[in-house]
Amino acid sequence: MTRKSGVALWRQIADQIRQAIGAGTLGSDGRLPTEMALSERFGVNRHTLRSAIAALVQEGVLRAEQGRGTFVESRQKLSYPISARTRFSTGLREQTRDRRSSLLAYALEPASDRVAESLRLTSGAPVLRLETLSEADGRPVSRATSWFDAERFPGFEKVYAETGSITLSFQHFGISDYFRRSTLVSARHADASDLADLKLSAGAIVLVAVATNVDGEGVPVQYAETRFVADRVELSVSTQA
Amino acid sequence: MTRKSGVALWRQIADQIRQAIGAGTLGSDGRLPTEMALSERFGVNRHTLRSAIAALVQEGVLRAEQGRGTFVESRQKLSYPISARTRFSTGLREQTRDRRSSLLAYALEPASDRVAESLRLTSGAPVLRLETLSEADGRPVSRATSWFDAERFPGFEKVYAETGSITLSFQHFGISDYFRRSTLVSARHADASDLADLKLSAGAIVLVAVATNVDGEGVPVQYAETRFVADRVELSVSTQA
DNA sequence: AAACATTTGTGCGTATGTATG
DNA sequence: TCATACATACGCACAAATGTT
Repeated sequence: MTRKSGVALWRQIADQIRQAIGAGTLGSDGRLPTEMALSERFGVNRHTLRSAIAALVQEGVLRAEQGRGTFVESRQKLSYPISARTRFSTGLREQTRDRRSSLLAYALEPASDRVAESLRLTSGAPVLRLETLSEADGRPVSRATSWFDAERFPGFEKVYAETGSITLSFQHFGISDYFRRSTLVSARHADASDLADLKLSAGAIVLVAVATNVDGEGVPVQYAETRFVADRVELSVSTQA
Repeated sequence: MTRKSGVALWRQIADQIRQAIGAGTLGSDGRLPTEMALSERFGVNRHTLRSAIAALVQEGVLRAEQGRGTFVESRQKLSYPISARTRFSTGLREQTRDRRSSLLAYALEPASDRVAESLRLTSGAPVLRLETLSEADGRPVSRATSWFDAERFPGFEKVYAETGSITLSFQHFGISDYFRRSTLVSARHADASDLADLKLSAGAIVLVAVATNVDGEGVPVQYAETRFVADRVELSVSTQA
């Protein structure tokens, strides 16, 4: 392996490994040879090989575990529907056996400008913040931060903790149906907090969906920012008229 | 700067730099001190500092330019609407002065299974592939690959090259209106090709939107995969009933 | 339980390449 | 041409996690 045409060695090696994995000539058993073995095979320093591996880990092609080895990531994505009737739990039900939501934390706090505007409250009004985690097949899928009008939904966190469902919780407060008004979708690297909660390795990507839900009268009832593990999830936007 | 609690030095430094930038105590002029200066300041080897910077470049917080220096990325995003009436050019017009689309390449080819299914053609049927690039204010924003039924739209590439607009091109073929049926949104690291076209640095994130557009009768007319620069774009999904 | 081998992760020193101004 | 600054690559050493003996 030599340097050529201004393309860094580690890049060339990353490309080769990616291709070899695709072709099944490497890691077909789900496991990559050790760094030592690979660096000898490519005739480069272990650091150089590690740069290549790091890039592939970044891409989500590989997963490295200290003390165990480097493994090929299998990825088939969960399709997450986004429509006026989006219900965070439905839709995914057919794609995975074990889906569960849990309440990580909650807090009563004064509404920030952003939250207040979205919920049509006055800035500083009491709002309930819920920090929730969703898992599918035992692995984290999404991490959401939601805000609710604390005066309109007193004890929402208790109802949610019992039901484990936003939809059911709303029903408890007499809201039989609600709609998603808008969703802003972006993508970024997971921050430290998300890395921990979603059990991701540094550099992982999250799909961020910021949404406002409204009741039948069009009054905002929930403002939420959900971070999805990009490697595991795709958002399906239905815009059928 | 010393090692503590199992958190790697370069991670601690990355966190400090990120925080300092946020607080305005570092790079407030848009420019970071040199690697040498920073490594001395943190009392670590330049390699260690470079690891921290590399991580922040990955995150899109910094941008390193060989021979010039390391700079703070300013990021305010363009909001890109996705609805049944999504028109790739409209909507963005108010957010940026100079918006332009260009045709990078086109080719006549047999439809792959995926393309054929989306366009409701038989596999292997002749389709036209367009590779286009969109720029705003002189910087690349998105890179799209579109497929069209070559028999229904002969010479589509010429019309597009002239008009620079998919909407106008469809009108030329008698399609006065068309709708977006579905959009699949995901996020991943930009591949080599996208890195080049979108002028990104390695590790950058792209928002991927895979969409099918249909004419008034519901017949698919365009199947497209668009890669947006995640640092510059957010997708706005309107699901108002 | 303890010692050991294996494997990935971190850190430093050094040298050279490449791009900018 | 030259200095500066980021990029790549190698060698060495040790840390940390894991699994086995």
